[in-house]
Amino acid sequence: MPTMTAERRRAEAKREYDAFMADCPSRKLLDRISDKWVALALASLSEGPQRYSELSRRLAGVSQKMLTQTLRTLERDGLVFRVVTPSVPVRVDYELTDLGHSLQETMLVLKAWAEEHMDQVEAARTAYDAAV
Amino acid sequence: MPTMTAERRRAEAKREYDAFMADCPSRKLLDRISDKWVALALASLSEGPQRYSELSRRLAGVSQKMLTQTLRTLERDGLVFRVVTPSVPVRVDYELTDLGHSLQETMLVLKAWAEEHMDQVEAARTAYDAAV
DNA sequence: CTGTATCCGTATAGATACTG
DNA sequence: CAGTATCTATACGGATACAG
Repeated sequence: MPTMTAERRRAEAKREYDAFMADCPSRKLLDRISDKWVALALASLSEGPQRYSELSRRLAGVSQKMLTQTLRTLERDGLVFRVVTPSVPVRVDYELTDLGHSLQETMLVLKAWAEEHMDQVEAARTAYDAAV
Repeated sequence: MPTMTAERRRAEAKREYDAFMADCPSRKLLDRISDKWVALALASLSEGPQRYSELSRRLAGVSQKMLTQTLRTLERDGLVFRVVTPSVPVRVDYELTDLGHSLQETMLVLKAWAEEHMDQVEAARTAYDAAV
């Protein structure tokens, strides 16, 4: 079914997958994408293809291990392309796939939400802590 | 500025907060909300107020510890109300605040994304693993 | 430049037992 | 019913060293 509409796919998914269920594969997938580095990596790559070193700078404070691990998982899950240019030194670019692009928008919203509501959350915390 | 528009608030946030920065408070907030249980709790509560036991059943597989911890954090961050009815036995209902409601929509999208793209992700994994 | 490999402390999550 | 308290395992993340 190559021309299945998004609506129809949602209907299919509704019957097959449910992240509320403990053993549903989508539960694990939700767990994977619910990750700070995944959100930031996709948000960064939404601006276009980027080199490993660019991502490393952009995602301030990320360790090599976590960046590589995150990118590998995203690549394996089909969210990013990994383009290796065999120069010396080697150059590696990362780019969103169509699948990655479909998630990137939500990640941008998530990141923006955190930035936009930071003040409200801090106010709520202050109020909560004062009440205790 | 009680009537600040969403657009203006975004502009303010853009100047003040940036989750790409390691030390920005919004980075920690992004980390907090990038959580499986947070996503599922908000998704469940989007359908209306729910009791602790209802949430416990809905979020299949969640431990008491994680559910309570998640709900406490959400309450402290101003995303949910906790309504205690001092009956015997006690009854506790959880309900989204306006702030929680503003995030719940994104969480529903995130959960739906996982369910809708599960097949594509699995196909990508199979292809990736076959190539290695 | 873009990784891999290893060590290690901590935080997290689950299981279990107990309580108002 | 809705928690709290405690224990434990392990997975996660960071630091460091090294390599193609």
